[in-house]
Amino acid sequence: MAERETDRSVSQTVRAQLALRDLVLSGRLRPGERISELQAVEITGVSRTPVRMALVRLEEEGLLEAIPSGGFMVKAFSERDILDSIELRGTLEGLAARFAAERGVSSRDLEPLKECLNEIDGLVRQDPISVDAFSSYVALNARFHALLTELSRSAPLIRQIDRASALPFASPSGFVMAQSALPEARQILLIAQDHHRVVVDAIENREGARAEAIMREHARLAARNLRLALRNRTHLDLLPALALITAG
Amino acid sequence: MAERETDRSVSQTVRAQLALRDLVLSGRLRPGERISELQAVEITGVSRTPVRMALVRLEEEGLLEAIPSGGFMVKAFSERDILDSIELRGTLEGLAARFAAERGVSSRDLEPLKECLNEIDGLVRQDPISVDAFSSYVALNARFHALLTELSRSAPLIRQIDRASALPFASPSGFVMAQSALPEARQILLIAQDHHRVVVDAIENREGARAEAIMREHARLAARNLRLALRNRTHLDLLPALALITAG
DNA sequence: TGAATTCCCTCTGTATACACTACCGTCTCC
DNA sequence: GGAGACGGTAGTGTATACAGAGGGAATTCA
Repeated sequence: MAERETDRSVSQTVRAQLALRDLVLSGRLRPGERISELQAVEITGVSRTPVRMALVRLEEEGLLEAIPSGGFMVKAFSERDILDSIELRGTLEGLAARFAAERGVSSRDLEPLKECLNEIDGLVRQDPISVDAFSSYVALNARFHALLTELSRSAPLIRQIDRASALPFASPSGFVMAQSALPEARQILLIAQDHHRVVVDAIENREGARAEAIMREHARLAARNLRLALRNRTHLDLLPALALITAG
Repeated sequence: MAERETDRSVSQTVRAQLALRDLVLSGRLRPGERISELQAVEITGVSRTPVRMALVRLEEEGLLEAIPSGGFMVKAFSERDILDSIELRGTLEGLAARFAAERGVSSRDLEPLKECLNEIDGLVRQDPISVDAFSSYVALNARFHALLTELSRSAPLIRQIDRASALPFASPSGFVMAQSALPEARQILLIAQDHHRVVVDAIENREGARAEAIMREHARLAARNLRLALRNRTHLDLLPALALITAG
């Protein structure tokens, strides 16, 4: 906790939310463990009111679970839950791609996507991909997915995708860093990038079904990464959120 | 407001949430209109703390929108938003049906669904369907959809479907009552019920793609109802939530 | 010795007071 | 007459006090 005097422009509620989210994702709190308001007050340094606010938001975000008798506990996820969350995200992104394809997208709107693609191409060109390049990829990948989602021009859908991606292990970039430790790393990235190209092509040609299908399959790469990472049992420290996984 | 002394077993927060939700859905507040905390305090009779809590929850629910400078306003929806929300719900229910089909469901789990189907059959048998029968249908239909969703046995998916159905016009029963005023009423109900039968059949035979497709199409009946109701411009009072629609 | 009951303590739910910010209206000056 | 600045007024963000409920531990009785 280096920043004691954290920027006053951000509300106490947001500060508490960030601090508590980190706390949960870092795994310092066990799944199922109650997170009391007073405890949270001590940790965050803000008073109970914004802490309560933050807890409610984290519950909606899916990281916490309400205890029937009151208060909140850290939510536990099974491996199945995570795989389902990925499939869910893929389904929603597939819908977004289909909307974009069916409704038509101007070439002006497609430009930023294509720029994104080119930048990613530059990254995956190196053969052993550096860790830095992986970090850049994560950012660019997140950007690509955000842009694609917006192409649907559907506020309700964008909202739902954002919520589905809020869980770190369900987000499009959730398991990319885990790949960096895998021998198959580059291969997977190349496939992912091909998916990106295909979906843009499909949208351009107004092939809704194709755009939808490819985005669904694209999400399944994340599931594949997760399974590989879990099997190899290596570099799991790159995936702090996995502390939330329980047997199941 | 007949119930001044509303049941003490329910928290003030929930009471405020219900009261404010009613207020918004009734259309007494215009879309875009700010809903101040003090105003909400007067209306609900509880203090600011639970009111704030309720406002946050209603925002997550999708009925309110945060104002950047603070506070909340009533959210506005375009007709397109509503149609998209319906398609979205259908997509998610389709995924649930596919999960159920692919993963297999015991005949014991299917039984309550089939009971539901039989009860609905009893209702749609009458030729001019009474308004009471429509009400019963709404309840049974909601039950069927809830049971079907649970067949997916996927907590993340169930959660997401619940959220997607929270918007009244996106819920499976959102536009059923609107039908009751339409001449095509019975026909539409018969088709809907056929969808119900088909999806159960598909799940039983583990036909994932078929189960998914039929649920998507099933949701589109709601879109059709909406369009019919809007075109006929009749009995819109059966759809109070439409007060939230703005031109668009 | 085991089970049940009671008491206490901790925690949440709620109310309210205080401070600060943003917005709106008015007044003044150019 | 218009534009900018100043002041007032809501209205939210935050802190904190109080009350009530739930859970756990210890004690007592069978």
